[in-house]
Amino acid sequence: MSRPPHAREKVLDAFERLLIDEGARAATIDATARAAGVSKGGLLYHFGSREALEAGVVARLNDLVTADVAAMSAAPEGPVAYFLRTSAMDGDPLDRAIIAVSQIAQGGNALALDALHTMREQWAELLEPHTADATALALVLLVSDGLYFNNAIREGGIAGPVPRGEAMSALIALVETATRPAR
Amino acid sequence: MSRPPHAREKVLDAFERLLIDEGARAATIDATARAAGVSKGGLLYHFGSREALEAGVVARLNDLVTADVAAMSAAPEGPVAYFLRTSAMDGDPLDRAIIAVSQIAQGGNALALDALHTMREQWAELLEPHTADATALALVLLVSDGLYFNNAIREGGIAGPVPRGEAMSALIALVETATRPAR
DNA sequence: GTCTATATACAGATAGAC
DNA sequence: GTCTATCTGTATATAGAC
Repeated sequence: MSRPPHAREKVLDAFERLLIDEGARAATIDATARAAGVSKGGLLYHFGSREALEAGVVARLNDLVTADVAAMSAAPEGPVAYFLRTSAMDGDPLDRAIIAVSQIAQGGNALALDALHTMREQWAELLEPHTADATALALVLLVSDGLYFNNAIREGGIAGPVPRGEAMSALIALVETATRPAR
Repeated sequence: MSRPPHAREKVLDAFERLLIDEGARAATIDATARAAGVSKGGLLYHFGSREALEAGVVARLNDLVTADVAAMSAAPEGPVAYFLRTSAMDGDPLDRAIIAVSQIAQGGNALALDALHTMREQWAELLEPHTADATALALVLLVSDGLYFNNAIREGGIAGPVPRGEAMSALIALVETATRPAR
């Protein structure tokens, strides 16, 4: 991965942005090439098919998840707080990748489905010792999913009640109180 | 609305199913007509364009939301428990409509975005007196969103940790304990 | 009210020049 | 490594028969 080709990343960025901001139907190879500032032929040199393009976004997600899991393990505030806070980070590369891959998964791509599944398993495994029981763990994961879902449909001016700043800290405190292990 | 035409409903059912099970890209007019067992021309008699078809699904959601809000107000178990329990009802007409309209909204349809926004506002208004504060209300809404999100990407065998039966009752109890008003 | 046939545009993908 | 040109299939939409 030394000296990664510039165009490849530009194309993945553009594809991701189209998936997030304009939906799966708008994220065509044609539109992606235009948005990335390359020709269709140029794009297809790097990604020989739509499937390869989707696989590229999924691979990028997998890398980001690996880094995220490591960061979550090491977070001073604890995994639960870190997990919830970073679920609402609008514009964060990981969050963007998750939304993009969710769109791809809804189209039936097995790689994308599997990546999301594995990501969730890694999170659950890491959070499990920090929650009181299975119900508490489910609560934490569902709140995180809710934050993603709201991010995903926020486009066009719809402001879901995604908590920011103080409101986010209060939500984290509430969830931690409700889910913390007895000890 | 006396004696509603059969084909119209069949077409909306098929369009919804395609959006949910195969994603926005697969839900074309052609595929919808085939799935509904009518010809493309027949479909386009009832819905003159893709936009009209989308508007039909959105209108159906609006009707279901009106009925749901009424049922939630009257639920013996209380609005919060009713709200969470019905968020995970796989195959429920309302849940299906929400997922379908979310897909449409992601494509940028303003009507769909507005319908989801209004739905959320009605829920928030109804739940507000039954939650301790804004943070507690946000928690309830986010858990519900999480349940929907998991339903939406469950396809293809991915089983998110969507609680059912006993697990669902335990989750409701946990959320209610954490969010119930002081009095 | 539902059909077939067709017009027009755009999708994904390939070939080959530069 | 990136481009233009082009092939083939499919999308949306219209026209007009039944």
